[in-house]
Amino acid sequence: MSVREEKDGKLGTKERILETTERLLAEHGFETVTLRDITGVAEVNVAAVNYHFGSKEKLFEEIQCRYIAPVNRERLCMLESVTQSGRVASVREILEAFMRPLLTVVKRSEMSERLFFKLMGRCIADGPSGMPDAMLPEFKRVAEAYTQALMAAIPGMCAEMVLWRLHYTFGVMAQTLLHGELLIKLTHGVCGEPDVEVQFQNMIEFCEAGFLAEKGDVR
Amino acid sequence: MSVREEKDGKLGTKERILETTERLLAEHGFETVTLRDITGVAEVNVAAVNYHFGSKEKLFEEIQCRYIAPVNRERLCMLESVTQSGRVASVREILEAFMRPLLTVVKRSEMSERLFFKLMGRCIADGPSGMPDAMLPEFKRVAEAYTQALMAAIPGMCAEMVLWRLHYTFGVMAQTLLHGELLIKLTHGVCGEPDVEVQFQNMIEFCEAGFLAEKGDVR
DNA sequence: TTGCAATTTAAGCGATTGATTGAATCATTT
DNA sequence: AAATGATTCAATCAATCGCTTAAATTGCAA
Repeated sequence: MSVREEKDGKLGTKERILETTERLLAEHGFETVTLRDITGVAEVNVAAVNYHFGSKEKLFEEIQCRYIAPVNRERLCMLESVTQSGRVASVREILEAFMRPLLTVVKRSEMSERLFFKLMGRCIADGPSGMPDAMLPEFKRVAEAYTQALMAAIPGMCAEMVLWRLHYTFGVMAQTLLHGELLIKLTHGVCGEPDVEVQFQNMIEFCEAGFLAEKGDVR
Repeated sequence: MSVREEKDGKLGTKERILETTERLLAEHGFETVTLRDITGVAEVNVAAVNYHFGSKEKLFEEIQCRYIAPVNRERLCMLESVTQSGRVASVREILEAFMRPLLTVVKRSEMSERLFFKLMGRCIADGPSGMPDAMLPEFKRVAEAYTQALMAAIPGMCAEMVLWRLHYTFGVMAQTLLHGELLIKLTHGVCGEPDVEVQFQNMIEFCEAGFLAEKGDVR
């Protein structure tokens, strides 16, 4: 075998770099992690990164694509399944289709929920500007598909308002993915232990109500 | 005068550093801006930063305190005025008291709304961990006061849920302050030009509805 | 003007950054 | 075993980081 993969229980250099980088990026963010942080923890030579990935930037982009792409694909898939044959989906169904892929993909991966959520939170919070160019088209497709579905779900609401409220939904997600851990510690024991599924339902309930809010007077 | 201030139209070194740093931090974030980025734009010697502020870190903290502190003070003040003599404020009043200080403070300052919002957005998104230690107590006071007020405003809702929804509200704010500019360009002309006051009302409406949402079944 | 403190300056410090090199090592095939 | 390509290694590169130093300059008071 030309590609070295788990001989004994030990992973190859490339895989070890990927795993370590995912973890460090999730915990410390894209700006502060250095090549030597990675190679130090992964117990790998510095040159290995450039050998296997071309550059630090390419390594980071590979990690982003590795997880965002499947999430977005799943989002489009789930949205289609609730809007099949022209059916008008409910706001809740649409939000569910938007958020659940995060749970689906993380369970398929080997990363812990905690790290995966933080990593995704950072990607969302960084916005389109921090995204690899290769991902922008699909991201745009997702945004447009969901905007269209939400406009159909909420008759009388103009496109601009839908976009803003979808924007707010991104904010709710980013904040929860990034800092949810902190709040879990803070509220620990107040009303019982927090469950990931419950957390997602909470987010969906909040955003659903927000989407359905009547627009008040604009003085 | 021992402190040099606007001789001719030109500001002193210290003020020039502050203004430049505010701008660069708002535009590029706390992690990527270097001392030489600042001193280069401000046309100031590198040593001037350490002379006037002690260190890069202290300079950054001074800027954070300069704007967050007055916002939090205003938040506590406005919350008191709507809960005077034990009155139970409405969710909308509370959210108004929480968000409007951003507008009040920016108008009092000399920074442009655009830069101020981005800077505040970064502070919120970074969370308590990115905050100067000196600010944590007041931040905690604000969070507790608003949690208490919101619990009184929504009878039957437990503390944990209020905290989570306040958390979501932070996310809505951070996302809008940070990336609102981007969305304004994107939606430009769809439903007319966006107004800052209207944007705030939109956020408040979304979050108000989210707070008042009934908690559904937890399977 | 002289004197002193406040400020600004150029130069450079050690440390760290991402990236590269050529040689050594490993795995696989012949 | 010998040859070959893939991989890893120590060493080093130029660039940049935050910060410091000592000298030059400035501002204000005596």
